[in-house]
Amino acid sequence: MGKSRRRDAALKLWIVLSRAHRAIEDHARLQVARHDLTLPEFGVLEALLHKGPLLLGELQRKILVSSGGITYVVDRLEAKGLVERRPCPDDRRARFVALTVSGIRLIETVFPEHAETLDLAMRGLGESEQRALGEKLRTLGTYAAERIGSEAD
Amino acid sequence: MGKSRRRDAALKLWIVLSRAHRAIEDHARLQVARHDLTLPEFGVLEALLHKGPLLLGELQRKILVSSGGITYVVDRLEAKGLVERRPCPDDRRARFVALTVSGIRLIETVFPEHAETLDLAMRGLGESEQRALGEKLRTLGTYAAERIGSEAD
DNA sequence: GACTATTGCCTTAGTTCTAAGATTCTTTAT
DNA sequence: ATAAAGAATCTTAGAACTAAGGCAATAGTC
Repeated sequence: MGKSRRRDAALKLWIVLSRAHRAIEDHARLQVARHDLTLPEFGVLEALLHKGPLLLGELQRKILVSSGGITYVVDRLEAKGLVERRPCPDDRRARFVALTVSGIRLIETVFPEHAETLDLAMRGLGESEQRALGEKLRTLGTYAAERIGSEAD
Repeated sequence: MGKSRRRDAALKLWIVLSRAHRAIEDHARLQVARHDLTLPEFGVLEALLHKGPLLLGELQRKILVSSGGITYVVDRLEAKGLVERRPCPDDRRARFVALTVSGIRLIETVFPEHAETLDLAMRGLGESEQRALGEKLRTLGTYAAERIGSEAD
């Protein structure tokens, strides 16, 4: 029957997806570690560089980290003097996070290096293959994300 | 120049790869959590089911967990009575991990459900598309894995 | 036979996640 | 208007995982 064959395909795809993700993540992690940053820390700085000050919740959704995790990461970046929290005038629950001067200086040197590292790590495929792969992955990810929770199975 | 365009492609691919991975992982995590398992715990049980007793180091490499992590996970599974450690006759440092009877019973019900969950989560692409995607990801991942550490940049 | 390097597992410190809680804002009903 | 319920935002506490280092056993070299 075709049912088990399809499941095998899904299972295998899950494995190679995990391994590819892990391998590339390792490159990224090593690179940012050279600047004494973890990946979530880098993600926060990068998001702030490109989007300006953000609320903690916005940051959280952007860098795919848990709500408790974002508090911890921002605490640490604040202790290093790279970002600062600011009150939100409209909502006293919420708080903005913004880069400090030294935070800007750091991320502006780390980010281009990061892009270069990823580029080098992904040279196993050519540019057009990468675009095509990206399309398929977007389809896959969007479908899966929409389906979350609706696993009546 | 084409350099920054290529970096953009790599950066975008990294983003969609991460999001797709995360979305599917969420499905998998929810499913095994219904049986009070974490993903690494499930990974250990599944590896033992299909390969028989394994050394801790073999398990570690198979499920992509840290060396401290495998000790922790096996401790917990042992406490739940799902696996047991056995001495290795040839090497007194090493130890086998094997499923217990109740471990076998559990994983034999959880695994097929797991395959089904992944299949459903990945229906955004057809079976042949999945195979093609898998090929590309394998190329990407293998290349990146081989390049690890050689980031003289 | 010692000396060094390697391998296998464990331990500890630190990072991240999940779940629950505290505070503020919003909505709805009275 | 007021109050009460519900939702959103952030933090805290405890479990899960990683990375780095440590000890013990094995293997290789002289």
